[in-house]
This record gives sequence, C-alpha cells and structure tokens, in this order.
Amino acid sequence: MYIQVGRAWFYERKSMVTLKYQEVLVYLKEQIQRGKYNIGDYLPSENELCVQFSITRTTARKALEELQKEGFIVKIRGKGSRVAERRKSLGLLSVKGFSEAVGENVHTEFLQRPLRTKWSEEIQHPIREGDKDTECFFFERLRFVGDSRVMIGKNWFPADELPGFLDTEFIEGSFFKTLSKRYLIEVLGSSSELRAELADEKEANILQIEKGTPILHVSLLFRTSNEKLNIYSELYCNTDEFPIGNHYNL
Amino acid sequence: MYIQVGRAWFYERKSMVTLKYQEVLVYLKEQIQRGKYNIGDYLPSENELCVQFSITRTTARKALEELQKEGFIVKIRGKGSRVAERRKSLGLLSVKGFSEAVGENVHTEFLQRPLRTKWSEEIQHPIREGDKDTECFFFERLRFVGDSRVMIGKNWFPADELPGFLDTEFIEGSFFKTLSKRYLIEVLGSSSELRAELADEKEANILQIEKGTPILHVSLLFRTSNEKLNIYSELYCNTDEFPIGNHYNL
DNA sequence: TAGTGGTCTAGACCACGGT
DNA sequence: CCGTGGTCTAGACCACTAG
Repeated sequence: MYIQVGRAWFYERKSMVTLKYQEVLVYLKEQIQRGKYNIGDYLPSENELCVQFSITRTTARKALEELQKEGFIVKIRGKGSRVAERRKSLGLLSVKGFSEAVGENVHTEFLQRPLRTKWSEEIQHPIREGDKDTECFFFERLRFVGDSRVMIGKNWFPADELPGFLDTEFIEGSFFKTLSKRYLIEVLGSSSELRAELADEKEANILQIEKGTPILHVSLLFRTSNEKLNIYSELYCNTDEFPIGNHYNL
Repeated sequence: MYIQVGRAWFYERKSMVTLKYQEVLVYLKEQIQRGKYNIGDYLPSENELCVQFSITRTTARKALEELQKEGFIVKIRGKGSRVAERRKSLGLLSVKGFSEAVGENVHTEFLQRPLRTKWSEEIQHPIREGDKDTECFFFERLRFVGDSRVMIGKNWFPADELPGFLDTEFIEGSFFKTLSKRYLIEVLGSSSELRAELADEKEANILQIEKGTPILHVSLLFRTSNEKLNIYSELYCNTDEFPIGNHYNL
C-alpha cells in the first residue's frame, strides 16, 4: 500500500508508481538534510536537474516550488535556488531557545507526576460537557533552559481516554510525542488565552523570582484527533530572559 | 511605476504589463470577495477559465494554485475548486470579545495616523535585509472594548510596497481588510514573541492604568502574499479585563 | 461516460544577475 | 554576454468523481 522513495513514504498510486517531481523532491531534501548543501548554498539549476533526471523544466520547477513551500529553499531570479534556514515550530507555543538549543540546554522536571484527580478550578477555558462526567489525569512540570527556570506547565485531560497512562514513561520526555507514538493521537489545533500577571508567592518560589515579577499566563485548550481527548493546559512563564515564541504558517 | 488590475495595484514589469495568471487571480479573488461565489461554491473549472481568458491550462492552474495558497479555495480532484472558509484568526491575536462583540462595543482610535518615517528601535524581530533599504510607513492605534482601553498597536512596513497608502482610508477601520481589498495582499503567516512586562509611564497613561501594572507585550512579524511586504507589529495589552485570544487549526 | 484536477512533455520568450 | 529563474503555449495521458 505504501512505497518508499528515498527515506520517505508515499501512498502508492495505481499505475504511476512514483511521481517524478517527488523523486526529485525527496532527492534534494535528503541532500540538504545530509549536509551536502548547507544554508546559503545553491542547488543545481533547473536546467541541470532536467538533464540529471531526464525531465522537463516544468517538472523540475514543481519539485523546487514544493521545496520552497516547505521552507527548505528560496528561489532567486537570475541566481538560483538557495538553501534557507528551515522553519521551526509550527503553531504550538515554544520557549524561544527550546528548538535551537535542543538537548543539553533544555530539560524538564516533574513537580507532580501524573495522577488521577478532579478537574481543577484553575482551568481557564470552560470545561466541555462530556469532560465533566469523568475524572481527569493531571501532571505538572517545570521547564528549564540551562539553569534558568522558565515555565511551569500544568495539564489536565479526561482519564478514560488514555488507558495505562499512569504507568507509561514519557517518550523522550515529551507528552505530545507520547500521545503520538503510544496512542496514535495527534494534536489538530489549539485555542489559547494570554494574560500578563504578577507572580504570586508559590509561583515565584518555583520559578525562583521575586514575588510580583510579571509573568505570562497562557491558558491552552488542545483539540486532538481523538475528539473525546481535550487537553487543558495552564502555563506560567518567566519571559524575562526567554520570550515565548509562536510560528504560524498557512 | 505601479499599475492597476481590477481594484488592485501591482508593480509594472517592463514588457509584460500584466501577468496573465495575476489577471485571473485578481478576477477570481474579487468575485469571491464580492460574494458571487460563496463558501462551498465551485469556481469555473480550469478548462472554462482557459476559454474565458484565452490561456492554457498551465496558466489557469497557476492562478488557482495561488488562490489555494492564500486560503481562498481548496482544489478537489474530480470535482473542482471549492471556495473555502477563509481562515480568520490566522494566528492573528485578537482581543477576546473583538470577534464576539463585533460592532458597537469595540472601536479604535489613531494615536498616530500613517506617516513615512524611519525604522524604529522598538521593533523586536530582526528587520529583514531588503526592508532596511527603504523607509517605512508607521501608524499607532488604541483599541477599546466598551470604555476600556485594552491595547496599543504599533505597525511598521516598507513604504514602497503600498503606493497611495497615506491617502487611503481604512476599510471598515481594518488594516488587514484594507490590505486585502485595496491591494489584494493576504496574510500568509506570522511569527510572534510574547513577553510579560510592567507598564511604563507612557503606556500606563495611554491605557489609563497604574504604572507597574503587568501588561502583555506581543511582537509580531507577518508574512504576506507580497513577499516584499513584511509587517512588523508591537502590541501592548492590558489583559486584566480582556485576555488576548488566539486560535490555531492545522 | 463525461468532466474534473494532477502530472508531464517540448518547446518559446522574457527579466534579472553577474562576467 | 550567458546562465538563472519566471511566464506561457499546445498539446498528452492519467486518476478521481458523479450521473
């Protein structure tokens, strides 16, 4: 049913096993990802691709246009197709630096490991009808960039939808990655409310800042591919050193 | 230097006064905006457009692809090009209540009417290379919900891309609506940074709050269908009564 | 089966950038 | 000047949708 082109998988069409422009697309993407072409380098010109792959310019252009749409290159008239800096996070809120400084610089600690409990008054979004009926799972984490404590994150969601969650280790420390890989649930959208507040004593203690420091309070409601699984989050961020970033592309 | 196609302005190329696909694009966009085609309707097929405009399918397809990229239609194999619901909050931040309470409850006042000036140090996003070369237009507004002053909005963008802007009245008081209807430019994406700050004296005065009240500072960079038109915005919000809302859908 | 959009060919002329 | 990407023509075959 699915076929592999390079390292990528495509749904197999009946008589056209491979789309030519996808072949070129996958080839170029791999070259970029493997570092043959670095940021600022120019890819082979359209005419060169025509010869290499025995295709017409229309097809070569289609591949390059797709590559541009995905953010890998910028086409420049009279010069060529230059490898661009890849777009990072898409829509979800992320601490600036989380994506760039992947790995050592960033880590997360549990303030409260997952447990079954009642819905909290702290949740800002109205809790949906179906959700009220059951109890929920809750966990709370503290996120660091380097030694700086930048965010308290609290999460609630209906307990019935994720069986075995209390016994599951987070995959690579990520809740969303766990949802995706263990439960095959994807986040489809979110709704958020933003408030600037002054840190109360408890928040100030955890974030190690002075009481009364301005903090960013983000209230999130995530919609997922399991329509019964709404995730409610409340984030409290110290934006002094690291602002919260958010990217959106049509 | 600039020419008008329909109600929209384009930079004039030397020998090709009008790009054919843009002619089609502008025509279809106007038809949609004027309500000839409503959400769910199907546009003329590619072949019909070929006949109407005396063009080949390649050119008709180019126009439709652009229209799809800007979010106006969805192309469906075997059926046609269906007018889609234009995604509204495009990652745009909106004061909660602005959309619900459209009309009487909400209004906007200019603190500074549009003028030509230099780029400001206040802009948080790095100003892109091409943008630095020219001067910019700037305007500043204060937004109310009822009698409450909830947001100061400052906007900058390259002056050369919007000819006649200083003499243009805002359509329905909206900058983005003006961009869309007068210049046929659509917002394709945004990148934002969020910070919680304490109001300084000037901000406090304008928003009529106490100095030192926590305010939400949103730094935005909008990407549009005119790749030379980047819009830089700095918003200062009093979220005490009205939090800032943001919706995202994949 | 007729009509739609998706892919592709083999050409052409143009504007732009750098030599 | 040559090579680059941008636009455009006039075809072709294909897969999908619906009557």
